[in-house]
Amino acid sequence: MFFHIDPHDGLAIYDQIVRQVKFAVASGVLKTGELIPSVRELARELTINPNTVARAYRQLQDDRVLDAVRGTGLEVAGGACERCRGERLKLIRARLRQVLAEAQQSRLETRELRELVEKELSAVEREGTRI
Amino acid sequence: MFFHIDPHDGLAIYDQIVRQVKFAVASGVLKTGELIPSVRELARELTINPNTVARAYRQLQDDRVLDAVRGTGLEVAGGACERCRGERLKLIRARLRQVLAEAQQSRLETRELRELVEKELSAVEREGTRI
Amino acid sequence: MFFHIDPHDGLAIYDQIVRQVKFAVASGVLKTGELIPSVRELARELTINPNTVARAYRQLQDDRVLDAVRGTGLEVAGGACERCRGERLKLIRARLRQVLAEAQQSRLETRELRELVEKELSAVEREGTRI
Amino acid sequence: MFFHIDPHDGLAIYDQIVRQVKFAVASGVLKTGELIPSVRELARELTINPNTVARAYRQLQDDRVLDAVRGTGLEVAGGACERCRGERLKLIRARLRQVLAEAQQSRLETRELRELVEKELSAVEREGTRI
DNA sequence: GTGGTCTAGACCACC
DNA sequence: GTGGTCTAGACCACG
Repeated sequence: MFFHIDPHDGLAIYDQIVRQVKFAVASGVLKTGELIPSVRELARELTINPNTVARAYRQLQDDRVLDAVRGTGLEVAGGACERCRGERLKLIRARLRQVLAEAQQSRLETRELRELVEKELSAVEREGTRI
Repeated sequence: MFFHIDPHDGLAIYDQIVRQVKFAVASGVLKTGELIPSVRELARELTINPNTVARAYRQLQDDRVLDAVRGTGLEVAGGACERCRGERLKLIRARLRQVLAEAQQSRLETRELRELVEKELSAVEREGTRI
Repeated sequence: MFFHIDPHDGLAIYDQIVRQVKFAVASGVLKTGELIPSVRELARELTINPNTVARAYRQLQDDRVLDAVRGTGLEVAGGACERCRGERLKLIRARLRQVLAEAQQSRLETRELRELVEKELSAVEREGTRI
Repeated sequence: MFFHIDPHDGLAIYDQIVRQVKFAVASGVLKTGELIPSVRELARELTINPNTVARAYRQLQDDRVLDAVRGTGLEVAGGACERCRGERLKLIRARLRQVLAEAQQSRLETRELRELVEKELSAVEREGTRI
């Protein structure tokens, strides 16, 4: 599957799952009506506890990204793509803002900051869709 | 003082203090031998628990950024400026990398990502050292 | 058929079927000796899983509301009407009591509660046996 | 405290807690800024698992009824009273509607239904704030 | 002491 | 098989 968990990310595991599912839906990798991996399957795959996956999935249902189909599984909800696309920028922007604010506050000169960002951006571009 | 705590940053409060002290030392705002605010004073100022400040100060001593002066308080350690200056970029780069990686992984197009970064960078520049 | 399933009722689907069959028997819509829809037929009609229907029918046999007729299907058992009629009020009263108790406990004023009940009762009357 | 859990209510335990907290806030029994019982305390009192209480409290935070105060506990959020007061009627009405609809559908005559409701309402009134 | 997160494993209803 | 709920108990950060 397309998920990747980093226990040292700082973000809670369930939150990483939530974000990645939203991103997958936003980008069209997961489409409305499509079944997502079952709680147990994803837990096995990521070698984390099923409860952690379940918690992420529960929140995704609260956020109207997933719909439960009794006895069958969870599918991407109608209109989820639009909702997630809007949220994607918001989620990323929020984290980006934090980092830039901290950099600014560290009295890193704007010029240095720009250079740093540019370097990392290029690195990321070169690596492509790493995961 | 020049510290600013955001309880919703995601970063632990004590970690925010640690980073900000290091940044202040790196940028020369705090100089070797200079006394930093007492635990109680900073706690009062930031309206957080003294234990939290104490914990941050403890780690800063472990990191050889601060030195205890018996009966007086904590002062910036010798050579701390150089150590912090080296660490500053590392700390910021690490967080920046996470965010950009997530953005990349979310299949945000490189062009969109660049635009977003540019917009936020400009915003930060305009606002200056507001925080 | 006269059944109506609401997956979001809170009540288990099989339980909704059990109750509705009992109600139908109590009201004389289903009479002793009459054949009820087959598991597959009802499952198709309600677009639910045959296992769920089978489970409901199994319980109805346990409750002596239905009788299996080898090679034919399930028919309404003798004396089922009387048994169901007695149970009908009990089933409804139990649920009603729960709701009113919760309303009372929520410190909704008795006057408000009465108004609410009256409004909903009137609404139900107007709509008739719509469902 | 003012909570009462019935394991046979049909509603999940965590949901009973959520509803009762909302009701308490709506009725002014819990006021903005007031600390609610800690997770462990309420769990002990109701002899249920702390995780169950935590889950209820988490949802109440999602619903902006509670606010976390780091290291201190959970307090009633600002504006929660208004939000809960609006929701209270909605929650009760939803359950009431289900029951009345079922009663109606059971072909209970409207007259009988009215009598039943009236009897139960009076009973509830007599008992007063039972819990 | 507080809540937040995670693991482990159970039972249930439904498909 | 599926998700939903609950229990039990661990560790962490914060006050």
